[in-house]
Amino acid sequence: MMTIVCHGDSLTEGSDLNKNYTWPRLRQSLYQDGRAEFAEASESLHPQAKGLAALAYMQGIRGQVESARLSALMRDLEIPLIPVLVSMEQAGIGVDLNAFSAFLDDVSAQLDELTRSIIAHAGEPFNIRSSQQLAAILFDKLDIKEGGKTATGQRSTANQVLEGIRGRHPIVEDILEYRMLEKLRSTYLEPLPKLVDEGSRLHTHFNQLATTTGRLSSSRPNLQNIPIRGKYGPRMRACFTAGPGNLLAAADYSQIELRVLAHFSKDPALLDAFRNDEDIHTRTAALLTDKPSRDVQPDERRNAKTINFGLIYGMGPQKLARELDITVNQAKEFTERYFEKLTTLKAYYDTIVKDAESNGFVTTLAGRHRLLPELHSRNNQMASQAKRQAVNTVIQGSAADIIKMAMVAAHKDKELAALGARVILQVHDELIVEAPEASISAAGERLKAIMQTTADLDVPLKVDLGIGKNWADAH
DNA sequence: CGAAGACCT
DNA sequence: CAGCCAGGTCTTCGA
Repeated sequence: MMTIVCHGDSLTEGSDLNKNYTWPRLRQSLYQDGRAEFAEASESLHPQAKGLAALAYMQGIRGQVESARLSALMRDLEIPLIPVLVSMEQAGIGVDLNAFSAFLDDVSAQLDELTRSIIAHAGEPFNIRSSQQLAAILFDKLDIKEGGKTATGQRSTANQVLEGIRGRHPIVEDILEYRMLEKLRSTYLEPLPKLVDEGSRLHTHFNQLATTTGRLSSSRPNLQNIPIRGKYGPRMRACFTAGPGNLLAAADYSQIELRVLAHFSKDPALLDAFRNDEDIHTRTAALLTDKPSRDVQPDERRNAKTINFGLIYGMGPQKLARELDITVNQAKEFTERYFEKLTTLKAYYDTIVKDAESNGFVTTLAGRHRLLPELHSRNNQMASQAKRQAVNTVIQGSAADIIKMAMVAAHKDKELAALGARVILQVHDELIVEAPEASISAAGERLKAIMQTTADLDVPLKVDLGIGKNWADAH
């Protein structure tokens, strides 16, 4: 079920470790992320055996693990997580095939109509899915002024560009609509129903070794990128259901990354906001504008949200300027003002980078490491990117640690088991649990309690809970 | 197989 | 003067 890929190198069944993956490279990988040792173990075995096999495999390389000081992370988090993932993969999530089918019919009909309309506007048939052909139609034939270039210098036809030239020609609107519907058809509506089992359930593969930060990834099919926004997001999510007699509960960590940031940085403003359960974006806006929270305007809150979100990624003034539609200089002032108000936060950022530079790696809450050799690059752009990665990895990776701890705790929880509940999906800051109708409420509340108490931070962890027959209703 | 694009947190 | 924020998966095109 689970193909393990380690930093791009596939470990195939029966492969000789020394042949396909040299020891220095493995040690490096272990040291970096502490998750490589069950790669070999998981691969060739039935999923049920994955956990045990990983442990057995562990024995052979314990020395390496301990020398990397990663045994606790492995022993207490990653290895216990394996049977949890196996259970989630085997459980799968219910799919409403009739809803899928009706949805596909609607989308196909609209795509046919849009294709006719677009070809008519263009005056000649062409492949709408080809960005090259589309650019030729838009920018040469129809003489619309181009809106931007791709990384390789081509004239971009990306959504963001098309949004900007929306009013100039009716074809643009049709193409945006076409793109959205074509994505739904080709990625979700057509492939997914082919993958369901006899019980109409869909089983993903949770990959424990795919990311550099410690997050999981999901593939074949990816159930971590099911549409939720846009005109058809809710309808898409409503196609994912609980089994007969069951309901779903969705438990979302609220602002977990900013809470992690508050915990590590000890910034008084952030700590205070979360301890008083205030709206963090409104609070930031109030700080920036020197107003009481109740006087913050919607656009001021939106700007604060962008900056709060952006600082998890180490957003620069250019990007901020574009996001907020202000000049770069204004953005610089905005950022400066932000860090003047949150001086402890600024100091913490500097500390992460300084420690990373001297250690060569950053460390997350659970003791996961990420090596960042590019921090010492003479290339400024590379070094800057590594700095952003350092900050982001500590935050994103620690949030990943926390939800993994919650998953392990939930899996062994007697109360959830007694309620007939099982966790079936994880989407980075969200867990989906399925249980019989009569016990779903208790199961949701129990899961919520586990998620809120599994890690002890300097700020409370907040979890939003929703219950419903399908994934849309559970939000 | 890389580029472009679109979906997610 | 340009510089465009972190982590993923999947589909399609075109060489």
